[in-house]
Amino acid sequence: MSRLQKRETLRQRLLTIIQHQGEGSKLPPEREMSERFGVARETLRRCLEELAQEGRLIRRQGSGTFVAPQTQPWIKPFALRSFTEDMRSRGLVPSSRVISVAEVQAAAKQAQKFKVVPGSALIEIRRLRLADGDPMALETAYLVRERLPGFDAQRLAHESLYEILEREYRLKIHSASQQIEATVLTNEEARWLDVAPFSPALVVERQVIATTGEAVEYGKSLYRADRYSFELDVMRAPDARGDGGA
Amino acid sequence: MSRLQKRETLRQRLLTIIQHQGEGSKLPPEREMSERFGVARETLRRCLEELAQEGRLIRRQGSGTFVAPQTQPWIKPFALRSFTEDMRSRGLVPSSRVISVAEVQAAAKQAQKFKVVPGSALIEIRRLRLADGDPMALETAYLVRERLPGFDAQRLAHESLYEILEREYRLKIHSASQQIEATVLTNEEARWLDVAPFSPALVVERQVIATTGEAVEYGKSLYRADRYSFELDVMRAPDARGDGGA
DNA sequence: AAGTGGTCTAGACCACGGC
DNA sequence: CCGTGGTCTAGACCACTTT
Repeated sequence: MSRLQKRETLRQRLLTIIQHQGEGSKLPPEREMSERFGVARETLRRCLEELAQEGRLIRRQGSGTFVAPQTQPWIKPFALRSFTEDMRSRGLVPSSRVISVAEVQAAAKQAQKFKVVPGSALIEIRRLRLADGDPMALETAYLVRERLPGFDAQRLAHESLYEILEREYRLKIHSASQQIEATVLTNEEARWLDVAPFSPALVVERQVIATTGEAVEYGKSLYRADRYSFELDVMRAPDARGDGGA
Repeated sequence: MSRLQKRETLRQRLLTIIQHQGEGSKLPPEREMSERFGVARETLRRCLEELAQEGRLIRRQGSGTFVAPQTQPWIKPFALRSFTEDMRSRGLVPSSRVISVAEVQAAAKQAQKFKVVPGSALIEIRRLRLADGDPMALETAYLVRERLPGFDAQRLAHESLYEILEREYRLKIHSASQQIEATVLTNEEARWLDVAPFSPALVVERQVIATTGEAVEYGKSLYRADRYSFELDVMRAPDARGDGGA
């Protein structure tokens, strides 16, 4: 009913004001706005608090309510990117070198992840991934053979796996679970990545899920610690299980 | 000291009730509780809403307010957590050992991050963070002195920084930018973490933003690679910049 | 001191769920 | 129907910031 409508319409009017006024500009006092909008101050305040929580407004006691600068505090939600997309977004030119392509049988653990019967054929692809021509990551990926008829792994030297999957196999990628660890490189890994043995590296294990719910890819990447870092913005979400045991 | 916030004491009383009653049990009606606690119904409601938001209570219009079952669905949208909250969510018992507390002057880079003038007083806190009694991370945190009058860093040995900031300083944490890297530990770092020198570690640099837009904390943590990994689920980016406008 | 947001109050009415 | 939580109100007073 128009009861719930009240805060909703109020929110829209406030958003209009926010967009209309410039960043950093001051809003009228609460008491003035509440009167102008024909609404109780508490009702207005609920809206203002909500907008502040979303990062659109900044409220300062004793000072006023201001339109938040849209520049920094705005969150760029962390998105799933392929290596190719990741490097491009960093302004680097990605390329790949296929180290090996093999057909392997799914071990129990892998079969479980892909939801196939153990022993099913998997494509194992090892690639050295370069940025601006220099080694950046060493990657091992597993795909389910039967889901990708006629797949030519050699194309991965110059094309993005996700793009091929999405464009040619109509597999729409939904999400991924990633696990990020640190490690030191073995001699062989270090050679590929052109760094000293025992150099640090980021390990990213990734399981990619299609919109169908199927596991599309399982991969493990070793990133050179001196060239790569993960950046991620996260919102505060109070699902914290902390009773101040004091 | 100023009069304690009613909501704070009220929250504690409600938490006691929640812990005392079993999961799924029903709380008394709002009107009854507000009278019993000598507080207005709206005040009580704010607390109840907060606890519901945190997942401790379930509120059903027309039916009642219930203690939430602690067995939660295992979907974990990645959220900003303090070390304390992080460890608890992993089923470990967090503790801390304060290594040093110092007052330092903000260097140019730090001053810029905190948006204060260079040379402003910062609190530097180094802590060894333990899980189930074993070293897990080595953390250095910086806070702006003038924004936290009367702050006692020693309390951090047993309390969560974020909880203190949110409860007592009314600093509502909005989000954080994190950068994750890999490194190998120096001799001193390795000693604190009780691992061999040159062991791998995850480096997490974190800048925490309040709803006011201010930088609240800047911290750098070294996590033992053999005990800690970052897990995050990410959606495939549809690349939509959705302004709530409509 | 004036002005602003922050908290709290007592009470009204609305919307939903169950009896 | 009654009891529950959900929304809204008008006003009081508090705490902080600025003048």
